[in-house]
Amino acid sequence: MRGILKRSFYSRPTIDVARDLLGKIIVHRDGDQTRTGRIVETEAYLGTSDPAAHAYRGATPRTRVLFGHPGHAYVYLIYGMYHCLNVVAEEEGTAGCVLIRAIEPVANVTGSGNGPGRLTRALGITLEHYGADLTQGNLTIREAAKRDQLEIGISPRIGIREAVDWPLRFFVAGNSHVSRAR
DNA sequence: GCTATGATCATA
DNA sequence: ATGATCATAGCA
Repeated sequence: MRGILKRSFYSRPTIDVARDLLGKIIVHRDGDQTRTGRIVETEAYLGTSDPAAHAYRGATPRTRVLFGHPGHAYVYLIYGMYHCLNVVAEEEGTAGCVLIRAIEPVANVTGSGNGPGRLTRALGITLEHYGADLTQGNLTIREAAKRDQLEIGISPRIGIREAVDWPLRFFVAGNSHVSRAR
C-alpha cells in the first residue's frame, strides 16, 4: 500500500517524530471495517532521561518494545478502562515514544477521537496491537493526503506528575478535535 | 502472592 | 471532586 510511513520516519529523535506525526493518517483494518483518523495531537515521551516516561526506570516486560524497533505500537491499559496508543521512535536500542492523544475522525470511526482513551476506543485499538508493526499489517500510519502547512501549537504534557513543565505536547492549532488542556 | 496506583473520562 | 476497573510494578 502506498503512502505508509517508512521505518526511517520513526528512527529519528522522538520530538521530531511527534511533531511530524501531526496531520498523518492512522489506518486500522478492523475486520470488514477500515477505520481511519487524522492525527491532531501528540506528546513526546523521551527515554531513560524523562521522569514522566514509562521507560524511565528501565526496561520491564511492559516497556520492552520501547527499547526495540522504531515504528512499532506501544499500547497499554490505563486506569483499568482506557487504552493508550503510542508509537516507538528513536534508533533501535534507544527508548522513546510518541503518545497519540487525539485524532480527527475520517471514516468508520464511532464517537469522537479527542483524548487518548477515546481515540483508541473509536479506532478499536486494544492490547492485541501491542508491538504491532506500523509499517505493515492491520494498523498503519500513512502520509497525509494533502500536505497542508499546519499551524502547530506547543504546550506542556497533560496528566503527568513529573517534568510537567517540559513543552513536549504538539497539536494542530485551532483544530476542534484537540483535547482540552487541564 | 499481595497491594497500590495510573500518560483517563463521564458524571455530579 | 469522585468513581469505574485492571494490568503492571514493587515488594514480601
